[in-house]
Amino acid sequence: MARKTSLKDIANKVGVSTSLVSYVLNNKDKENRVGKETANKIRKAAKELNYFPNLNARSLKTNISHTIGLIVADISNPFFSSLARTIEDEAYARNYTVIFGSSDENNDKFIKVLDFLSTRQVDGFIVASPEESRETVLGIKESNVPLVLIDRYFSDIVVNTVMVDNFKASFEATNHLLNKGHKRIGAIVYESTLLHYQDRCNGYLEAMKQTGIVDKAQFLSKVNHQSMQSEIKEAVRKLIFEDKVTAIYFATNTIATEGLKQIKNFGKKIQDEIDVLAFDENLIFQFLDVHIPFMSQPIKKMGQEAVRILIDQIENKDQGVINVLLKAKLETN
Amino acid sequence: MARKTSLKDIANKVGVSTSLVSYVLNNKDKENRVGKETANKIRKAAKELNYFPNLNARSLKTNISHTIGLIVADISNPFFSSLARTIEDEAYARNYTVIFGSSDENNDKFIKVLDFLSTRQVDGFIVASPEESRETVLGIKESNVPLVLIDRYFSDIVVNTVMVDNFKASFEATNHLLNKGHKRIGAIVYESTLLHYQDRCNGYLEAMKQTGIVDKAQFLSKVNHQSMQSEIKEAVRKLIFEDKVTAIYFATNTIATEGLKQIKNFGKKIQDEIDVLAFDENLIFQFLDVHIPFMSQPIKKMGQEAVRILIDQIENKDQGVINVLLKAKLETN
DNA sequence: AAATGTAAATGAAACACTTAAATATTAGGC
DNA sequence: GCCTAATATTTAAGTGTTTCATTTACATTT
Repeated sequence: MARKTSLKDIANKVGVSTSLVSYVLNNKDKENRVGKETANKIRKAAKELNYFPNLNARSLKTNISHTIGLIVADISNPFFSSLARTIEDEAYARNYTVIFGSSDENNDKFIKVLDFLSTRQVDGFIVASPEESRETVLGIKESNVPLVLIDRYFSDIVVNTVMVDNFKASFEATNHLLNKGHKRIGAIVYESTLLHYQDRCNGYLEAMKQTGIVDKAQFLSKVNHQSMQSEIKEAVRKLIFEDKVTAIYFATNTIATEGLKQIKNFGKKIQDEIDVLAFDENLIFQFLDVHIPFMSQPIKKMGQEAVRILIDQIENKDQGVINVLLKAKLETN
Repeated sequence: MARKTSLKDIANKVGVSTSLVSYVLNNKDKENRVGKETANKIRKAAKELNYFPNLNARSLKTNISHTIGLIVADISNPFFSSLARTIEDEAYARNYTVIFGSSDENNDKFIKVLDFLSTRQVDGFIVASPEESRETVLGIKESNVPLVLIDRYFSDIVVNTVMVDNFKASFEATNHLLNKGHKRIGAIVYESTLLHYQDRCNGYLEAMKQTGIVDKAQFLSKVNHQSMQSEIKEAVRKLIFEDKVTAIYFATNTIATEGLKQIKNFGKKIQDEIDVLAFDENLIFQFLDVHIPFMSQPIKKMGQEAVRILIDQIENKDQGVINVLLKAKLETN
């Protein structure tokens, strides 16, 4: 692999010192009153030799790597890969690269990825923190590396966050079903210590409570992520045949997919017999004969805000903690 | 942001030179006969000071960044995000990080991303090259940076590739339909200069030709990526109502999604009235009352092979060009 | 006691770049 | 011609690591 051209090569070719070359190629030739002639010669030589700066060397000196670390649960999950895409676009536009890692919703793996990326001298992290990661996140915070939590948060850790108002979204979702006249509304959520999932749960409960129709916990099924398929099947069965609900609220994308499948399996007509509402869009909806209403997350906005906050923080340290709370929007078609 | 501990800090604390610290922490203490005592003290101090090596500095010296650049069409596309995930896992296991970028199927953007990542001193590239990128790929090749093309290739560029045998897959897919007794089989493929898409097209044509039943081009519809939706609608209409096909082969994931939707829209029963076969799996299949057979791509294997070849090449330059051709597998359930 | 051998540790240069401070080169005014 | 001021360029130090060449300290052999 032929050695890349360095500042020195250009300096040699033009017959000046590397400093001049550095000034010119960083467009600081005016402030440092580099001769116009020389500047032109340098630019020309740089082009001829096909020069690309070595960011490692620069970063070593300046302590800025222009790289941000993105850690999500699983980059192959559509929600996170969409998020990754908007983060990529936004970061590139600001001249930052993105290195990513997946935590698999597991704190040990999370720590491993974190160390891995730290070693790469990332300037900051955008993180969807996994279960059981409270201490780890606290650790990042204390290390003073710029950090933005995205999608997930901890109520007792004061740190930048970009979130959707999950409580409100669920509250509105449930109310939408109530307004349609449903009284027995079931919900299926994840059993989880992650607050954003709990918020979705509570939004539903609060809406139900306000109606006063029903004992608040009765129609709520919590399912385990690991054994999702079987548990959702059971949950749907119970809601339909024992609780006799007329509508079900699915608190996540994956739950919705599986839940809808099960409603069909049990021979019930979606919407006609069992009305539904889902959190998050899903390709699958296109395939049903009915329109599935859902709470749409502003993924693009989330990514953009996260990058904006992070880079602002990286570049001028004095911002203070920012918490962005975005609204999910009910899409009924 | 507190300065990270460096070799020097450890050296100072223990009272030795940085060289020793470097030897010990790189586990080269035996070859360089560092005293056992000292080695222990160094390791202890490193732990206490929470030392992480600065890979930028190392990379500056060694010219190895332990970073690979991944460029795909769009990281938010499920096929590519799955690929990214297996590449991430494999790279991490080998102690490499992954930086990614999306080309949006556009050569100019591709070049931009490439330059961006070059500047970051990546050790090599894994690339799903976009349309019109022949010259660009040739350029990478000539720069002698290790490179593996994945999913796409150029017949006249000799370079490492990891591919699925698209021709064979399509050939088998079509034959499967023929063996079921279908004589009038339509196909919908992308209009594209990308060879892997053309291979899928040709596999279908070859199978049809061998039957001798039919003029080879008659039931083939090429659709444009940009205006996919409307063109697929028209293609499905024509195949069903004019060509009176009894089966359709969808050459990609996205085409299948849209195609199946249209078959339903036209009031035809999938499988009973119009038999189908798709390239690539699709979440949507779970939602139809029938099982959709499809050609399954070995995504995990692809990612693993690509990383293996790339890193082997990075680490000992003398491998020669490797072309891996993997088989897609017919899944009929 | 001097010479030799070996184990253990150090020093210094190099990697590519940035940047403040120092120095060199000009032009213009007297 | 000399001085000053403006303009142009270089020097040098520093960033964290690696690695080769060298030095030191000490034990063993003659």
